[in-house]
Amino acid sequence: MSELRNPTSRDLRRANRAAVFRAVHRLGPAASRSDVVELTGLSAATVSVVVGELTERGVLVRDTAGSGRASGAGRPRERLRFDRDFGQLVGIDVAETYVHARAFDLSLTPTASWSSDRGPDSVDELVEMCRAAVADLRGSDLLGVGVSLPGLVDVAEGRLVRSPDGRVRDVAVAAPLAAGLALPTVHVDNPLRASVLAELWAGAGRSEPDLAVLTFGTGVGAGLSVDGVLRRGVTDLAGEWGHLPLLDPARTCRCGRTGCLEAYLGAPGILTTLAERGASVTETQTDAIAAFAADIDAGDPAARGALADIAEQLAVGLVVLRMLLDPARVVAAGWVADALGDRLLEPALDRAAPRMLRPLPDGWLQRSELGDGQVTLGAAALALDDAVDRLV
Amino acid sequence: MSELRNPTSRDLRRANRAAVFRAVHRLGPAASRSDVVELTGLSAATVSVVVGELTERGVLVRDTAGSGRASGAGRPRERLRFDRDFGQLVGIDVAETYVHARAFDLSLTPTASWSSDRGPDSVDELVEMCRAAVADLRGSDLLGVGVSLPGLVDVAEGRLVRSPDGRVRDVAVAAPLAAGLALPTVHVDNPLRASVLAELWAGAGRSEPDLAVLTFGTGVGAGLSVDGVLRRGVTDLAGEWGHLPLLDPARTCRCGRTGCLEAYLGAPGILTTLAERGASVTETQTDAIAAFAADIDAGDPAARGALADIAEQLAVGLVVLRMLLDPARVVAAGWVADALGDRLLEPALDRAAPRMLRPLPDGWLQRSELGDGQVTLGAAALALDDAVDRLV
DNA sequence: ACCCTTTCTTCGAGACTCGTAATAATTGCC
DNA sequence: GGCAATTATTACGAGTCTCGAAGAAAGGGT
Repeated sequence: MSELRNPTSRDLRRANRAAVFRAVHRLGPAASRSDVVELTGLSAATVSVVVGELTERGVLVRDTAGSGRASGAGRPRERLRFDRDFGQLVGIDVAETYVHARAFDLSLTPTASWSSDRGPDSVDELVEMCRAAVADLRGSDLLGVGVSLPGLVDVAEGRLVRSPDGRVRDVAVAAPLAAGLALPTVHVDNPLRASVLAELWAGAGRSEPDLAVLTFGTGVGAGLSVDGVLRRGVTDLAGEWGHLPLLDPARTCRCGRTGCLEAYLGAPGILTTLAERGASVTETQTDAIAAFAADIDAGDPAARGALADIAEQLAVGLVVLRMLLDPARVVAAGWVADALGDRLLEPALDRAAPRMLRPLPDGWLQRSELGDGQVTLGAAALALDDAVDRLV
Repeated sequence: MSELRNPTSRDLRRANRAAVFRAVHRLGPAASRSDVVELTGLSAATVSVVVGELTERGVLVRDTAGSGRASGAGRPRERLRFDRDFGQLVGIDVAETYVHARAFDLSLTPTASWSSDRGPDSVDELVEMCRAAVADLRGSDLLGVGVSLPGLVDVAEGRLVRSPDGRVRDVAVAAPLAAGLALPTVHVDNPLRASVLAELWAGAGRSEPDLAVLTFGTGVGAGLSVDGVLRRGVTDLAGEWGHLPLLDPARTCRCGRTGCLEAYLGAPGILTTLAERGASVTETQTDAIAAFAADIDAGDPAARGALADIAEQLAVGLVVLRMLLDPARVVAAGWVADALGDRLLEPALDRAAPRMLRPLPDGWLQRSELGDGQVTLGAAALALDDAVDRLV
């Protein structure tokens, strides 16, 4: 019982081109036709033709140089890689306190960066900053621009439905951005979804296409991939894990509601818990979280107590996530997850595991390997998904 | 970023055959080729060929009789329907206190029924009952048998992982059933998943393939369909909505954990709440729930108070469901939902709606139209999904 | 040098969908 | 009752596509 589609044989070729594209992407710069044959299951003949088309168009280049992993004898494999100069994608990570932009080639390797240490206060300013970023980064052909905005984003309409604090509501962003950048479309979404795309193209999703990505930062949320496809839900609300009302309603979230996970697991929530436990809290959020990590390692009792609270809160969130969705893997991303790491994840998992109805698969919960540039990479991937369909 | 597949043009035909099959199913007995063309988007030529194949094989018959909805003039449309005698599917709904079995033709129209007013106490007895049911129902060719078992079912392994009360653990069922029925395979799953398939083939899923089906009975749970595909999760745990630990941990669930939705929304939980509110509770569960509905209508204060509690509890479950998954539609099924109906759903929705970050689409939460036979129909659909691939 | 192994390309066969033209089956009008 | 108009269905030719098998390419080993 799947979709009612209408595929002609030309669409079949399209699908196979896309499959080859993704295979080369996943195999990395050492990819050869033989590897692609193995990974896609297509015949050597078809792969040969499709690769020929892609090189023809300049998407791929054939590297006669060092053979891949030819098994000793025989004709060496020709290496395939994306042409660095075919064009570039720009991903822009807009936050409340900064804007980071990055240009990538088709292999999603970063080629240049741009940043501002403050966020935009209005849509006009947003457009202006994005224009400055793209102007600065622009090198070869611009294939597409993706922008990640914090908050709830209506992708189809290209609108920011509400900012994380609820102060900005329902403003159009995709259209002004497209106009400002003189592009036919600009892809807009939020960091949760960008992070999933980043994992799918360049992280854990390369080996496991069914996953949830939890982002821990000032805000908290989840991005969901089902069989390699990003799911946004029918009203772009899927993954608002951070605002599930699972915890003690005594604490109010910045979204205005009570008991949200984010009110406890977001950086401000963590600092509140620390203060309640009597730990000292330094001024900036990032320093305070780093100090928290150090205090845990040093065995500070207040920090350890707070950690226990927070691990318990995260455990509840993990139980709900697993028992409703049961993803194959969960990836923890975001700067708070990077800073606290297994100090937080391990105890949370230990608490969560016995409360689920079945044992957890090994390696179910992992930290993201992508680090800082995850959201810019994912934002670029927003545009890539589209570019693959369009140009390849 | 979707799947890496390997479709040859023969697979394309397979896909189109399946699309035509589903289209005829969805259009019902008044289907004509033109309707199929419209629904699938395939060309008239292709539909003609595929329908020709299906009639050739005896799956479809062409009814020259009463034209469909020819718009006045012109050659009348030839009606297409499934051949009632092509073969039958048997769906078996095994519960703790009864076993219902039903035979269906390819259009999922019931052709015969069988039932027992007690449930099996062992796997041997289960096999024996299923054998008796199938022997009784067997008419034309048997295309497949699907069995719904309460509890947590590992579909790939064909095992019952645990019964709802946790007393039975990890027993093989699919293999003994297949052996007992002398069939190559028997499809096993739980009522939550069966209910989703029932909605997809014969209920709300015909117009909206992205939905969650909430089943309210002695147990409580959800079944999830994403774009028309039943999702079970990687360890068959997806949809265990009834055991989300969202509510007051003071009450213990029969699964042994505390605060589960099921402990409040399952029939025994509802009766507990009624008793706590000082309402009188009659002996059998079904009578008590019916009496509850009557008391609500009569304006009984204890019943109204209990209803408010229960609506609040359901509201929490609805908020979590929407904000994590955001399905296009939610269908309420099961005998408790049938008995209480909008008395419960409306106030729950009223409480839930303002707590979600975005307004709800119209008609988001609806009662199932399928009634009693939903699980047997869904169990048969478990086998149908497979039969379409295999035989058509 | 020559053979062997492995990789890649070419070519013919078979399958499929589609658009268009032809055929079939009615209704409405004269 | 007969004929034109209308709609549904089928037949046919063109264009694609994938695949297997056979052939060409590119080194390594002896």
